[in-house]
Amino acid sequence: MKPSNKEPRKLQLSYFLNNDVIFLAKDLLGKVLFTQIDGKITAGVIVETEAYFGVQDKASHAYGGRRTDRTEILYSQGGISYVYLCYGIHHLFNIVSSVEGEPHAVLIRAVEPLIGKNIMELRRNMSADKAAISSGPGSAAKALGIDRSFNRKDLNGDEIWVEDHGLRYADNEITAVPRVGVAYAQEDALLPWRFFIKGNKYVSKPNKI
DNA sequence: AAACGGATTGGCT
DNA sequence: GCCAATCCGTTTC
Repeated sequence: MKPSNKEPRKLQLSYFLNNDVIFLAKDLLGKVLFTQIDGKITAGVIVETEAYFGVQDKASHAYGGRRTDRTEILYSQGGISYVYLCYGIHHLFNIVSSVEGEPHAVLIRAVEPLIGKNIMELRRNMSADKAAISSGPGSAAKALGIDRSFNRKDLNGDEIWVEDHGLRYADNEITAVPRVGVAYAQEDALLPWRFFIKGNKYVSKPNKI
């Protein structure tokens, strides 16, 4: 990753309205995800994502136009969060994208600790130098203090938001591979919609090339 | 009303 | 490498 002298810029609503969730999943690599909880700010560079392509994606919770109390939020206008509990233990954080009625989302699978590392270390009870602190969707969310109370949050508020710090990656610095844990999605399980930054130690283990 | 199972993790063998 | 942990939305009886 290359440093940049650009001023950090909070991503605005228009960014999240993009209807190309594959592009967004890739473009979010290098963006910085912030949370503020009781005045404590933590942030991490997004280094791994997965795209979930709405009604036509068998791996998506909204596949086939499925609407339940849980998935309803996916149909909202982009720019809000979708957090759900997985395996009864882990909170998985997604960025809802596209326009109202199109249930696209990007799962944040790993971040590299950037700000408030000491707070993340307390939340995870391990050193920020250990990759496991924020590697994998459940760990990344926990390091940032994201739980179910973060569901349906506006991503342009003061509790959770995303900034562009000018980090840019060339195509050859990004790997695209099939998504993790979606074998049930049949042919859609093979789509290369998981993106990560090559060589970054905070990228989660499964399928690492 | 009851049973099922998951976009995972970490501890133990 | 294997497998238990642990909740609740969703499906099924």
